[in-house]
Amino acid sequence: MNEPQKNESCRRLIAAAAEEFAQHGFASARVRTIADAARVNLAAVNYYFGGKEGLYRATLRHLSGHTLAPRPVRNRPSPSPQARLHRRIYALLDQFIGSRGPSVLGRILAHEAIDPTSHIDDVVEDTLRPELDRILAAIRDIAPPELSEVQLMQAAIGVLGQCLLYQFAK
Amino acid sequence: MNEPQKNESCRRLIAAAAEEFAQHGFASARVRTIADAARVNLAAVNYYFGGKEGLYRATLRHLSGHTLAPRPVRNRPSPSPQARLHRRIYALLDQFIGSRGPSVLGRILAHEAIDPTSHIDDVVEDTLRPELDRILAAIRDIAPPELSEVQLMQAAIGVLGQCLLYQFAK
DNA sequence: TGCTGTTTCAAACAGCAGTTTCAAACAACT
DNA sequence: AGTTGTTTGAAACTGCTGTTTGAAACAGCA
Repeated sequence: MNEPQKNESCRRLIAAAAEEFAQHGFASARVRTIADAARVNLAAVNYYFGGKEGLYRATLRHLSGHTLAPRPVRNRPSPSPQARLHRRIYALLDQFIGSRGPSVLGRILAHEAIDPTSHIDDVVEDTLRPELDRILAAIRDIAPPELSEVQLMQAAIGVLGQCLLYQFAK
Repeated sequence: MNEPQKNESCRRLIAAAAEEFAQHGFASARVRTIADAARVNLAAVNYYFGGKEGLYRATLRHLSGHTLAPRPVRNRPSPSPQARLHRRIYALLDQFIGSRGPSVLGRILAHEAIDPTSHIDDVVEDTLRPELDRILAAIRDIAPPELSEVQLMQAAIGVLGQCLLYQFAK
């Protein structure tokens, strides 16, 4: 069970898994379908990710890392805190209701939302939590310093929640 | 394979099925769970409904029939066409975003919306089509007579579509 | 070349879920 | 009571799905 992301098979596996999970959700996704679409042997998903659930986690981690993470902006100096927060919110909205339809990550979250029997705790821990932390950091920079930690957190949750709401209004 | 709705077992089966299908959708719903919740033997679902799919259809038919169908209003004379249309729309909205959370039917439709691999055609045929016809009838009464059939249909679809949209904005 | 660790492959395995089966219980009617 | 048709019950069956396994192919290296 190697660390993922290194191998070519892992890459194709995660790519195929993202689409399958987005279409059917965790429970109804078929491992064989994913392996076939990735043109990779069935046993590879167990070899690299330890099972269906491991592949799910890795896919989620990959998606949230590569579609929401703030890209390092080249030769532009550190933007203002307001601009950073604005950029975060815009990235979130684009992610959920982007012009080319709801994103893969958004579709997976939709499944988790209406049938929470799956590993929803892990999902939010792996995908929403980092995003929440980034929003929190952005807010902390522009908020008046007398705000308490819980007040900051409430504000961050509010921002994230409103973005999520747009996902389902779509 | 008797006609449903007559027996007590059928009633309990449909009631339990509605909740299970609303929670997990067709694919992830377990027939054994439904039978247990209904305190009915497993074989009964096949005996009465011919299988899981038959139970699904019957449940949908029951739900759409008993939650959307226009109740006969006692001792109030036939209301104006506008009032009828208004009543229809109000019933739809209440059905989807009622004050006590989204209805069972609404939750099932949500599953069908994000994972249409199931029998979505049958679903719309059994549940949305009758509703569409009722809206169509209501519109026909208040529309100017020079409108064509397709124009009427477009108007009806527009009304139904907007109501459905609210379901997902929730 | 021979050795070693890694990756791929096809086949087998184990468990689950929908369905079938067949016998027993029951109800209604003669 | 006896017969007939209907309903219930427990167990077996079948196919699908995630997982395991052991061997083969491969790569890197001495």
